[in-house]
Amino acid sequence: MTSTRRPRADARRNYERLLAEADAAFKERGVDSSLESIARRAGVAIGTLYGHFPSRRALVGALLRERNEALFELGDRLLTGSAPDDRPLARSAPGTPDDRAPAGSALAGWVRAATAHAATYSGLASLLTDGLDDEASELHDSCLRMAEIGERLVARARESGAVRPDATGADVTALTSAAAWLHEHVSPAAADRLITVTLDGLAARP
Amino acid sequence: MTSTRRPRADARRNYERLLAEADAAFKERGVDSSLESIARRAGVAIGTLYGHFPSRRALVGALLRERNEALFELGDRLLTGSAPDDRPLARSAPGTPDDRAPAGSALAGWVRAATAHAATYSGLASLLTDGLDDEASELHDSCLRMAEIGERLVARARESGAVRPDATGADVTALTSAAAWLHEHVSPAAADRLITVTLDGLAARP
DNA sequence: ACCTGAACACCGTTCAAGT
DNA sequence: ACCTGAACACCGTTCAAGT
Repeated sequence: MTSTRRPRADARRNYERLLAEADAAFKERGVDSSLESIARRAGVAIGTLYGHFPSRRALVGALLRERNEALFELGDRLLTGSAPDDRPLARSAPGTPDDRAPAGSALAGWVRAATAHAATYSGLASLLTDGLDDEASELHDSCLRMAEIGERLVARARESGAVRPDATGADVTALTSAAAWLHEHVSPAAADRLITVTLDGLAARP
Repeated sequence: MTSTRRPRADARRNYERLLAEADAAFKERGVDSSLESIARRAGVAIGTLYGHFPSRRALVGALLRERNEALFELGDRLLTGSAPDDRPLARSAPGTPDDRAPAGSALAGWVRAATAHAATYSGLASLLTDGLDDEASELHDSCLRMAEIGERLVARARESGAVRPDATGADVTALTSAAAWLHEHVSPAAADRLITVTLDGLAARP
């Protein structure tokens, strides 16, 4: 039975200000920005930040909550069928009646969306990758969920013959995080290119 | 005319001890290990460390010098011809007289060697990636050299038809650093798998 | 010519004291 | 119920003073 009394007004305001300043700082200087400077910019003492967010990951997790919802909804949509067919994974031979295309482009769409998500802040790719293995991480649940969606999408693509038979969920997770890292440390274009080429390598051979 | 007087004996000893302790620390805790703890373990004051190595990158650069030589020699060997043909990039159709294979497996060998090099210490991939763009970095020259070798090897592979016509040096650099990052943050197996799949995506279609 | 370590500026994290 | 900020431990980097 969690107590659900509404928080004190000043507490709520501090919470919001901290989130806003953290978002700005993370966007500018990455997810390793100094927590002290965030508290300073939010106009609260450092202890107040720790009162609301017991760890850096908790702060990141709170900031990603809404984005996560949107991402998972996209994942569900891709899984339940109606895939937008931009950027198809396997270019189907012209004239071939092909039901591999939808599963392929659903997977491709997911990889691009998940990569964009993991590249929201610089440094986030590492945090999410670690969060997948670390049950104590506040990001663990969302990482698991992402991995699960990826796994189901490759499974579908595999069964429909869109990707090679040995393609695995780990391939999708690895590609996603590697591309997010490239997005941060090299360029968005480099990330996009890796995705294109690697998905091509994952595609089933005729 | 750089003065080449032999250094004082204690200076030389401190230099060597710092290198040894830095190597150990970087191996254990990555390239962001505290410099103060390295100096402490080497039994010298922090100023002595800075006297020998004006920056963290200088320290890393000194540690990588020998490894770099070996890597560049391999690059030259791969460029001048005699490629070992383990792990061929493009599995040539059996019975096909094929001169694409050597250029392809030379490229593959390079990507694997360069990745192993960039994964020597955890955190090194970022340092090297930044070093390529930053002329002030002590790692800049070696990064340039690596990029150059990669570029020449894809060019050869491209011309011999082993890889697709739009394959570029940037593809090789990106794959190398992304794989090195995976090696650190996920697993060596994940890095290897990305390399295999991506090289497959880069291979020319029949 | 080289080494020392204090000095300065900064940070993560906790917690007793306040309101 | 929440906030404050001092306290502690740690770090990067510089530089005057020593030998």
